[in-house]
Amino acid sequence: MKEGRHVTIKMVADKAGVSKSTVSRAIGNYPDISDKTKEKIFSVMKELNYYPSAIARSLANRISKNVGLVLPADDDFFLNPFFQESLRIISKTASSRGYDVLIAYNGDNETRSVERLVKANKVDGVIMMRSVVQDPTIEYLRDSNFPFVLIGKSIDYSSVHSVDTDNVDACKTLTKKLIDSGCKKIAFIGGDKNSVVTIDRFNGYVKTIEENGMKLNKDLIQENEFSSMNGYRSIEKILKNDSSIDGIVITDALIFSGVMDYINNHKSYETGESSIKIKVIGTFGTGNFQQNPDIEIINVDVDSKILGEKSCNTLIDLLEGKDVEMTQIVDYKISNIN
Amino acid sequence: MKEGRHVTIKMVADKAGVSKSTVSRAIGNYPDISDKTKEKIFSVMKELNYYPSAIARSLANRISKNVGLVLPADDDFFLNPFFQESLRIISKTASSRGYDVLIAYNGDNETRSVERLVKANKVDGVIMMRSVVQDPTIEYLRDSNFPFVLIGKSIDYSSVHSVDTDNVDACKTLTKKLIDSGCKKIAFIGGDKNSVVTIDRFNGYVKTIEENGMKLNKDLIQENEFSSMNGYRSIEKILKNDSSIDGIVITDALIFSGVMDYINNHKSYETGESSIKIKVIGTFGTGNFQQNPDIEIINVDVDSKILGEKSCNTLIDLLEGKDVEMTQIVDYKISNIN
DNA sequence: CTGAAAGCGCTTACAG
DNA sequence: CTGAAAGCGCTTACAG
Repeated sequence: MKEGRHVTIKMVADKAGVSKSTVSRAIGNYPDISDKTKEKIFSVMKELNYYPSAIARSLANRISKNVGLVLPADDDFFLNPFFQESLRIISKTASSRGYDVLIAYNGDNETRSVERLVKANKVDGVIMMRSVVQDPTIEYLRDSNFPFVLIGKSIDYSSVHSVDTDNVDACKTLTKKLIDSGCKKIAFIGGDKNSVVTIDRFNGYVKTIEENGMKLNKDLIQENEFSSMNGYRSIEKILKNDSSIDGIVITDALIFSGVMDYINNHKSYETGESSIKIKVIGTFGTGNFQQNPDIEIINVDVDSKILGEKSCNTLIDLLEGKDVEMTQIVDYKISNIN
Repeated sequence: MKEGRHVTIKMVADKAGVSKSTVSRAIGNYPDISDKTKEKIFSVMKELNYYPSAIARSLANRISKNVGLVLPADDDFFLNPFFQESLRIISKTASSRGYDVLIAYNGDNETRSVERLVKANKVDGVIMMRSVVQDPTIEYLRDSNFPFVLIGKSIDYSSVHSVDTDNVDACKTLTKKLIDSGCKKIAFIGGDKNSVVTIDRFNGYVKTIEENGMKLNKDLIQENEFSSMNGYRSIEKILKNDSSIDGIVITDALIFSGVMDYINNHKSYETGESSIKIKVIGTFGTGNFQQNPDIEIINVDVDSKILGEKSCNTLIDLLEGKDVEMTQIVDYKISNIN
């Protein structure tokens, strides 16, 4: 299938009249080589269209120049703009530093896919996107002392390299904004309640509600999964419990989109009237620019690009033996959308 | 960083009292091994927690057990649900057949990222998602005789393995449905006009319009990029040219979402009235379930899962020397959404 | 049914 | 500044 014959370092060496060692050193850009032979070698490499085999190199060096990207197994995750932006930037960053990205999944309570990659030496390190409480993959990686960095926070383990937004603080600030805007009854709709992100944001919400002398009401709180369907159903339930809410805090772009769908669909098209009294929605990411002139939208932008870029650079720094901080916090931005 | 010492085939052999060859054969599940030694070897492997090095294996076999997934470089692509679903299923399929997925990009007129993967022997074959006219990556892959399969159609080259929906036919059927629903003036909003998908769908639209004695009107046609912003702006432009259109054909979920945003935002919230007279929208994927009681939505479902799965299986079949068809067409489904 | 040996294509002490 | 040799961890004819 492939070209008849792969050109190897030996062929380059022969043609250039030097040894394999010398060619290897030329490629590796070692200092102690005469410019003359170096030039000769490079010209032969070009002529022969030579490319070192990454595989052979890996075996000799015991490094693969691959990083594994571990994705959550739930389908919804892939619909999240956060994932998309991160994947792209991680891939770019890795590539700029000479690494490639290999995909792996983090199934429910199963680490096999990651374990296979690690044990088979297919990756040098791993980036994990989103973790749950007592994440088995984290436990496995930590126990086998394998280099990895987590996008997000590890609740259970302290000695984990991580890049995260301060989600508790972000959600406190966000909730406070709703209160400052005059909201008296603020609902909360979150994703998977085992997800660390959801937990942090929920805590921020709770603290702010309590600190401001409002009472926490279970009927106004929904936590399910990271999907627009969840948003749609959650807001429906909440409104059934109490139609007088005037604000909502939402933890995720997909959920937000489901909530907006619900609201837009439940306005009378005849009269333009709506029984929905929501004045302000605070959310983490909107996904697209759905609007509604009656509702103020406050968005927390967690900067998935910086998170992705930092996680990747941190991992590679780690692999290259550089000093890295254990925990890095990336700023968030809050802004009004309409 | 890693565990003190990696366990190798040699250590297993020694402990089991056999040679490396025999261990290798046991792993490879060769027939000619006595059950006794096989058992012995497996128990030692378990005991030592041995895992063969994929790297060493690759070097010996000259295969990497990796497939490259080549993604378009434009950011918008990543927001497309089609991409997300495909990535997931491709990854699953590859994994079930013992392969891993490596990400690569197909930059504007540049094949470097793919070329590097191929030349460095990091992948055995490549899956390309979406191609443009005279795609340089396709040319490179074909010229170097490297195994690959294209999701989509190759306009320029016939001897390319591909898995595709019949987009011309699908868009003909779709457009005809709008006509049957009574539409008299049907606009068209498409993505990048160099993209083969867009071209095919546009052709389907054009043919149907002409076959039904309607006249093609440039003012009603917009082709730009695969983004919701494009949808928003395109519908705005078209309506400015002619506010009497009563149907639209849209080639992409993101574009659709932008169009719906526009329509929902340009209805008077006071009176519920709208100057927009669109009765039916035909689209390829909706992304989410945005609705509008005034508008009938007809969706073509291109089944990205089957496309992803087939492309991956075809590639691996190819790598394993099985017979595969050059072109495979996957059925689409048309259904009314509301 | 099993082992010794050569080979996959690199890198890297070691010696000069 | 350069080369010969050993090694990375496997596989696979070849011989028995």
